[in-house]
Amino acid sequence: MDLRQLRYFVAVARERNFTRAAETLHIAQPPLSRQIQLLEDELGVPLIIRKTRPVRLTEAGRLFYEQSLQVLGRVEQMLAATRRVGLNQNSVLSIGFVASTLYGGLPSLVRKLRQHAPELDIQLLEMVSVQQIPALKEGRIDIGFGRLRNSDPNVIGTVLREERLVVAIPKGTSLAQDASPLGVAALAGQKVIVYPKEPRPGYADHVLNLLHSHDARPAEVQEVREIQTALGLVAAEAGLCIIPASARQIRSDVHYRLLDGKDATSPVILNHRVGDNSNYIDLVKQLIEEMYAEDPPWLDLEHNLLHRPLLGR
Amino acid sequence: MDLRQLRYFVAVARERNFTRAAETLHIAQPPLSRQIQLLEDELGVPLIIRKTRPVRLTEAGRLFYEQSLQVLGRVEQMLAATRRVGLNQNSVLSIGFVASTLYGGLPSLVRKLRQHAPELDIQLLEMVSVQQIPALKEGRIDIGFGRLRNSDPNVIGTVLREERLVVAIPKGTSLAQDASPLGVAALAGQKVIVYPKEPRPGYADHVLNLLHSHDARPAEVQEVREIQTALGLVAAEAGLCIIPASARQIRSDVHYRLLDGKDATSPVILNHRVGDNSNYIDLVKQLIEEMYAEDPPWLDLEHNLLHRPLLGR
DNA sequence: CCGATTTGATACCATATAGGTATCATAGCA
DNA sequence: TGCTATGATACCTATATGGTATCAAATCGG
Repeated sequence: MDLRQLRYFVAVARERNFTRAAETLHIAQPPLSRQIQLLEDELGVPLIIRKTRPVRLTEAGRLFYEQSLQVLGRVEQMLAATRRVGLNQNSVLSIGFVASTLYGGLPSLVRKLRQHAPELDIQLLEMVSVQQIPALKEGRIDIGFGRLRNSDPNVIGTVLREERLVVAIPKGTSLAQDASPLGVAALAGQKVIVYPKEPRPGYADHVLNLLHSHDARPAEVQEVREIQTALGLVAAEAGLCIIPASARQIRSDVHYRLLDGKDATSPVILNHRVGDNSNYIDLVKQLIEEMYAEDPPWLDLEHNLLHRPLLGR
Repeated sequence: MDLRQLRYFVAVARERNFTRAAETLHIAQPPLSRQIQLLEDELGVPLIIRKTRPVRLTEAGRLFYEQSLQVLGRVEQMLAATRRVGLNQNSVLSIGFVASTLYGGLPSLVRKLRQHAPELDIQLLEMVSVQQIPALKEGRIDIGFGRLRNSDPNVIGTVLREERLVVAIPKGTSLAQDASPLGVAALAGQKVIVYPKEPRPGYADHVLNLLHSHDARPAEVQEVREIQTALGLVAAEAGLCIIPASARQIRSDVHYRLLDGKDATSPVILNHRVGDNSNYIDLVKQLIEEMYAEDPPWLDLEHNLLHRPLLGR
């Protein structure tokens, strides 16, 4: 598979006519026909119905057309971004983060970073905690915000805070009658939805361990890919779901109750490479301290346990 | 630019060694060196520092590596999805939607659709209202959920509901003292944030027109790319923002007040091609009716004006 | 319904480009 | 300062891409 073939296919799909597509591509028509044939052979699937004029796309062809446009657009963006960074000698700071930090301090940290270092190209990559460690070691990210403690000697993890957990409960069920904190044991026998399904180990296992250590055996465990889906299922009364307190913002159509217990928490951890002397790492730490000192709304004491000094400085 | 070059570069970036990378690619080392050189020439930017052993990536190279992995992954997904659709003879229903419908009925509609038509491959594409019309005509989507009325004779638009608008106000400012509905005129002289910046015309213009028609001239208008950013700026006290009522769910750290006035609404419109006889269009309409009849929480009368019968049947 | 026209497929050739082999240049290390 | 590992260069071969000529079939006008 070749980007050229994607470009050719897109031209044909757009024009619905091989001859005209060949003209816009500045090649002759027969090579174009052949490239499309090669593409179809490789896919093992016909993309174009040639028995009618104008030619039409098959179902698979429509899908492939749509996806091709997106891939080609993505490639263009990539070239432009790389040129910009290479020519302007900008620096790039890649930040990996778990989705839930979007509801905590990440947006305001990024805002602060852009203000303090406008020359910096900040790249944000969503990835779960266990993906962050290899990503750091391979240099794909410089900083990770995760939720699992790691034991890799090449990566330093600093717990920024311990966030308390809440249970999301469908409105109208008996557990939702009350707003008071709930013991973990009270979840025994309930249908529980956990996320993310993969990769493992992940936050789902953290939650399942918590339940297990409190002898709260769920009636049923459903695994879903992401928190949005999980909360959607809660709203659809498919079960309960345990989420970090800050993620309550995602949906207001379910009921939330704090979980009791000192271990009913999930840490937010700052990860970076051992021996990374980049100034930007220090800037990030400084801005995090600053941000925490400002007492943002998502950092209320009811939902967070803090260890000061934050970064051991 | 060629996918082969991306694969080659990824191998080198991973191995940090041309010779070993060439082995994993099952080619000799010199051609690999040359392909990387060609890639760098085309970009006009060096990607690899060869003066050290092992070789290292430049800043631009790190960015390009990360992006290449994503693009290659995307391509794999695309091939798999196309093969699946082509071989299983599955049908594809492409749905274009404006982001705000994610906070309304779209998730539950999609859930219902998957239940009622499990053989269907549902593709969801976020796009603003004006992009939906050409996308429908070109067959890139079959159904669009938008917020702007269109006048194209080839596309039928049905207003599902008129959603009332709310103002997002930074907590702690004087306007946020009260929770009662607000007249549009009261927004005169305020800093206003609108989205999306492009493409135009879009929802931003709908909002600006509303302000203009009420003689509510803002002190300052800031345009941002998406609603998340807009509400983030509101939270950072950068100004006010007018959003459809259902999007209140996005953030709970800002204050919301309903906008008064019969024209302070934004429609949710179902678009599809004239003469599209697909059964799935009818199924979608039927499921929408069903969903609206269930009185979902986002469809409260306080925030929505309904025209029954919904789909003129 | 049939010939004219449009348009895609096939056959075959020319050429560009990728890959291989031999060899050279240089970084890193003892 | 040699020795080894490793990347670059030069040059050749093989493959694949594009072009030209021509055939075949879908569509359309009368």
